[in-house]
Amino acid sequence: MLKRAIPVSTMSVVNPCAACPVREWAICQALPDEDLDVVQKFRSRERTFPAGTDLFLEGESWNELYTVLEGWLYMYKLLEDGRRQITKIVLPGDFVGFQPDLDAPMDHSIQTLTATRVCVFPRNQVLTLFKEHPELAIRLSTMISRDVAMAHERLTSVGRRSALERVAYFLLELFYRVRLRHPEPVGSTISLPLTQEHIGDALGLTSVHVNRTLRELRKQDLIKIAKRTLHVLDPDRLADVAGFEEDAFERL
Amino acid sequence: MLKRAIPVSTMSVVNPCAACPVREWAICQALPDEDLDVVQKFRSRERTFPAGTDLFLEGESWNELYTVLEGWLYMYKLLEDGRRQITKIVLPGDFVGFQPDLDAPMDHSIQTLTATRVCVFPRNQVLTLFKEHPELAIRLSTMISRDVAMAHERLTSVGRRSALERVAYFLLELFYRVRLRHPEPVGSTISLPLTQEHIGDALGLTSVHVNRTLRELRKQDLIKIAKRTLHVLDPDRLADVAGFEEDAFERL
DNA sequence: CGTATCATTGACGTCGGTCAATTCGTGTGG
DNA sequence: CCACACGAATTGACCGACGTCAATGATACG
Repeated sequence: MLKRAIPVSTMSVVNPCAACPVREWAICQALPDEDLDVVQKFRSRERTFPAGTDLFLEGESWNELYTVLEGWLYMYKLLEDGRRQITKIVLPGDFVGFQPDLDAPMDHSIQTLTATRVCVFPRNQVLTLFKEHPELAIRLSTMISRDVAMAHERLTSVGRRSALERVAYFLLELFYRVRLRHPEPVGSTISLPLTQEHIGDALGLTSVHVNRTLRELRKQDLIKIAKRTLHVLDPDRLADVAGFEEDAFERL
Repeated sequence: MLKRAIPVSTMSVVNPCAACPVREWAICQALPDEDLDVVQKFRSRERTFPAGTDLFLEGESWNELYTVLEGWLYMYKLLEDGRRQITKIVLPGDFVGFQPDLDAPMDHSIQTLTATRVCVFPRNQVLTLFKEHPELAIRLSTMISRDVAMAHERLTSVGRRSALERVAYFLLELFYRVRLRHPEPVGSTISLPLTQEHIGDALGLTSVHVNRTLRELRKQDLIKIAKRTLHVLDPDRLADVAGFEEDAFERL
């Protein structure tokens, strides 16, 4: 994970789309090189945020959409009394801010876990863009339906799996999602900029119980965690604990 | 709910799209009357299923997509040991079978709760259709992103709400979803073709605990259930119990 | 170095699960 | 119309996975 010296909340570097670091996993994957100017003209600018910043909050009106270029974020919802549910871990290439009614207030919040750089799309013209470039609309459908699949998978974990299975599944899913974005295999280690409280809020557990569960996974020599880094010692056995179907990570 | 005399598993009534009973809530809402023939030519036929039938199972390859014309269904996932998570209650107008990789085996199963009639789309040409009619692709994105919103809402329930809140929220959500499909308000009663076990499997509870929870809601004079019918006696107080934000049902 | 955040651990409590018996309801066949 | 059957609903007694509360360590950062 690249460290950014002084994350400024607004910045206007114009990075040509041709050099986009996440093109392959983002919406723009749908465009052939020669059409790339379509998005290049459409996107308004880039923006950076320090770790721990909300891009937007549930209930706010917002007029931008983002493709994440760099950094980790999470999507979440709060109940009135402060209980929090993390609904998605957002990684580079992901498209955030889209929701059924683009004119309605946001139905969720998004916060950065690390310093983050995003590519900004103006919200009020995006449907026109999709209408003129159906490949993009189809690509969007595919990406959103991946969100559905992931949400349903998570729902299955939270609804029907034990804490041990849940945590194992969660770590493995992240492990594979991160690896998919790294052409050359990076060994069995990934950066994991989440606190145990984040993990708990994603899985419907308390941070205390997440801690005990991680201890158990550690005791079984399945993982090692140190300095915000996850080391998966035995992916296969971890998958067994998780009840992870081999091919499930295909669709991350 | 209309009762069908002898539900035959395959039937080929051709019902012109102009008379489609769910057009307003379905994909085809995106098409103006004059373009309706686009889908009319594309859809292959109709099909009916008796209650308790699986349209398809997770892991199977499948070559159809469906718009539900009539009936209730549920989308679900099974763990190896039989634990079940119901991920979505499917109502008329919903589009089912779409997933990130259309050529991959299904990543979920779907079963009917009542006798069901669906409109069949050939799977292998659907992307072409969307490409030629971007309005449809955009409409699809909107519908799928509504699925995301619902899944995230459910996830929040299962992860962070008590059994009482969960059940209250679930019933209220169904109540509003069903009402949205009935132009003239049908009073405070809707049909509810779910067993308590279904409800439990949707909410990460056991049927026994669902029963106790329903008893409590009944005791508080919030609902009444009889003969597969849900009567919401006090929507406002039920919403309080659920922690239901007024505007939440807007996006169902 | 001081302070804040996160991780870790123990003691104890509770919400929801498990097991099992009984009742209810609806549909069936005689 | 009644007896029966089968799935679903209901209830009670008991249990256990995970939550709560609170104290102690470990890290990181200015």
